[in-house]
Amino acid sequence: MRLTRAGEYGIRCVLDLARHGKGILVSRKEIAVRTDVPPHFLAKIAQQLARAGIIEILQGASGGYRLLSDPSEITLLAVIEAVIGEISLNDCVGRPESCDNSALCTVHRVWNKANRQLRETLQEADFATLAAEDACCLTPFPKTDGRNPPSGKK
Amino acid sequence: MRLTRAGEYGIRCVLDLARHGKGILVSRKEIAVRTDVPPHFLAKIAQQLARAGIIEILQGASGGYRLLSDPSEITLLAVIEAVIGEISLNDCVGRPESCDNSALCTVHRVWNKANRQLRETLQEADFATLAAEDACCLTPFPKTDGRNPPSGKK
DNA sequence: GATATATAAGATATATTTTGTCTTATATCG
DNA sequence: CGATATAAGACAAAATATATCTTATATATC
Repeated sequence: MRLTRAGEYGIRCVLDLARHGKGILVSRKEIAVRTDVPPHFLAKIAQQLARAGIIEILQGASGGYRLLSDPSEITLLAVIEAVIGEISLNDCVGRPESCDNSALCTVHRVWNKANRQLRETLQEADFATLAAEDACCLTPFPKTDGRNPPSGKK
Repeated sequence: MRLTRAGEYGIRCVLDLARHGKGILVSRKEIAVRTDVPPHFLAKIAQQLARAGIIEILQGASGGYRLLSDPSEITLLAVIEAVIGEISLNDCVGRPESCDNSALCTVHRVWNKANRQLRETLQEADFATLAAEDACCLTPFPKTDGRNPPSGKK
C-alpha cells in the first residue's frame, strides 16, 4: 500500500518541469540527472504523462519535455494516476464485481470513503504550490548555490 | 498502492471471528473454508494477529483462534497494520531520512496528510459495526439459509 | 502414556509486479 | 546527410507477494 517508484518518479519529473514553467522545454537527460531517475525509465513514464495530456514530448535533436498547462492547474492526483492508473486502495474499490455484495458491504464502504478522501487530498495539491518551496526526493535544483549538497546517495 | 491479499485475508479472518463473538473458539480450517483463504497462509496471518494481541491461538486437538477483545474495540486499522505493518503511502512518510528535506518538503506534507487521514478512517471502523451487516469478500456465513449462494468463483 | 488432531514455525517454491536496460526505429536540427 | 534526442517495445533483473510443504509441538481423548 505504497506509491510505486514509477509514481514517485512521475512526480519528480513534473515537479522539475513545473519549476521551469509551462511550455519550457527541458531535455530528458537533464531531468533524469537532476531528479535521479534512470533515463530510460523516465522515458516510459514521460510517455504516460504525455498520453494523459500533462506534458508534450518533442523528438529530434534538442528535443525534450514540456508542460502543457500551468503548474497551478496540474494536481498531484493527475500525475500519479497518469503513471500508475486510478488509485484504488482495495481491489473491491476498483472492481466491485470482485465482491459478492459490494453495495451493502460495510468493509467496502470504509474503503470507498478512504479512497475518496485520498484522491481528494491528492487533488488539492497543485504543482505551482508544490514547486514553490523546497521539495525533497530531488537532487538540488539549478538555484543551488553551494549550500544543500547532494547529500548522501552516491 | 493497494491492500495486499494478506491484509485482506486478515480482515476476513477477524470478521469471521467477530461474528462469532469475543472469546469464541473457531478452528483455522473452518475459518479458512468460510473465508476462502489458503489454510497455511491463514496460519501465518493469524500468527501476526496473535502477536499484535488481537487474537489468541490455541494449539492441540480442538484448537483454533479466538478474539481477545470485543469486536467493537477492534479497528480495521489495527488488523491491517498487524498484518502488513504500519501504513505509509510513500516511502518518505515512513522513513523521513529517505528525503533530503522532509520537514520542509511540500510533497512530503501532502503525503503526511493523506496518510493520516487514511489511518484515521480505518481506525474509525470497528468490527462490531463491520460484522453487523453483510460483508462481501466472504463466502456465506452460517446464517445462510439458501439464498446468497457461493456465487461464482470455483 | 499412546494416538489422533490441530496449530507453530520456518524453509521452500511459485507467481506477479516492479524496476531497469537494451535495441531498433523515428524525428529534428544544423 | 550526420549528429543527437526521443519512441517503442522487447527483454532482463530484482523485489515482493502468494502459496505450499515439512517437521515440530501442543492438547484432547481414550
